[in-house]
Amino acid sequence: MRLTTKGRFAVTAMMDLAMRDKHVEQPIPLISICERHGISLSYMEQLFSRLRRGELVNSLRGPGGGYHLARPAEQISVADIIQSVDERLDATLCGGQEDCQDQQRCMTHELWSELNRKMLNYLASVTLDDLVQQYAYRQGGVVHIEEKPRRAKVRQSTIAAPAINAVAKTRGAENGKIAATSH
Amino acid sequence: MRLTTKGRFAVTAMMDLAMRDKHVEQPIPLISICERHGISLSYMEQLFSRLRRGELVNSLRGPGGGYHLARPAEQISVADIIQSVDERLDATLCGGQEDCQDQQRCMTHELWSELNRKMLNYLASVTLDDLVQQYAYRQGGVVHIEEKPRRAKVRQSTIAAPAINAVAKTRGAENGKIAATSH
DNA sequence: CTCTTTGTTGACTGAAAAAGTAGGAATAAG
DNA sequence: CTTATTCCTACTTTTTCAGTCAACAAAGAG
Repeated sequence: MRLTTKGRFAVTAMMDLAMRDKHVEQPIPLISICERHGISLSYMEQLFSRLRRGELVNSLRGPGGGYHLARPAEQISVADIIQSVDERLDATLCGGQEDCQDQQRCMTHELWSELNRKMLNYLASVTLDDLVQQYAYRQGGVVHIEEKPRRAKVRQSTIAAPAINAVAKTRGAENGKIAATSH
Repeated sequence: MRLTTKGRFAVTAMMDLAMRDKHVEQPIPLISICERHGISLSYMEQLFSRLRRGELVNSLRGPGGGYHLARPAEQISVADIIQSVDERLDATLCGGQEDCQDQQRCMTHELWSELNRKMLNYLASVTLDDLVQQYAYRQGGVVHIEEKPRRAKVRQSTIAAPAINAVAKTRGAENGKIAATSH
């Protein structure tokens, strides 16, 4: 099983998306997610590219574009996310299921595939919505995410000061080591 | 969680040891295990060095030396083995338990530590003896491992032809890519 | 139509970890 | 003394991960 930071970032980003998707009807642009979590845009783009191919999010290009969850957060499991992003979620260590006839080598095959099954089961049992609710609960029940005003059709009264920026805005370049991304 | 080939080799080797430990009172030399599984001796030595430090095996040097299980196979879990050999069995991805106050980063902390706990639970619930029995069952109930005669105090009638060799005997060198060790 | 914002893609790079190798020292049997 | 074995540590190679870059495509704003 490869459980890398990719998976973690992806889940975190999807939680972010889920929380904001509720309150806003516009798509959420990646850059806003990156800013909030200190992850590089380029990197996030890669992850979302896979999430889109995995049909977990929908995208919309152009100004005012961004990402939406492709289905309700209750119908997206953590396993879905990790599998999209981190291709092989597989603890068997012997290349999937097949060609393990050679007994000597695969004395432990059952063990690993069973472990894999259990891990997957667990991750499949946790939905994005569960995570969001759990998080909200720990935050004292209130999670309000401030939005920066964005130009769009629905332009309300221009209140709400920019939430978090102070971070580089240039495309890709030098957002450098803001805070040692791997803490 | 790092579930690497090290872990797999270690478990396999320990199974081997467990199966033979029953029938023979002499220690089992590493080289015989390596030959049977096509793993390099040097590499195996490293693994057993850790297993010994983890107090899962006892060793005896010199001619006639080798390894024994330090306790009965029913009292050695797979988790024990993997943790000895593959130091951090940890899926949290954020360096253990501490310093995760920063909410932004650890929205998913609970998730990973719970997953970790579940994996560990499972691996701790499987003993070496379970594996051996399961394996024996699949083999049709009979697992007889032939021993090469070894010089030692207890030298019985010199029967039993060499079991599996035909494999390079030279130290470390060119056991090369016998069968692509990672299949 | 042109500019800007956003997503899409694939190739590239540096660093770190894992896998595996090598050689020598200690130890004990015979 | 010789040999079979564990023990130790340093080294090399290979693979994977994380992250960057650059060029491109779509779509809205003006």
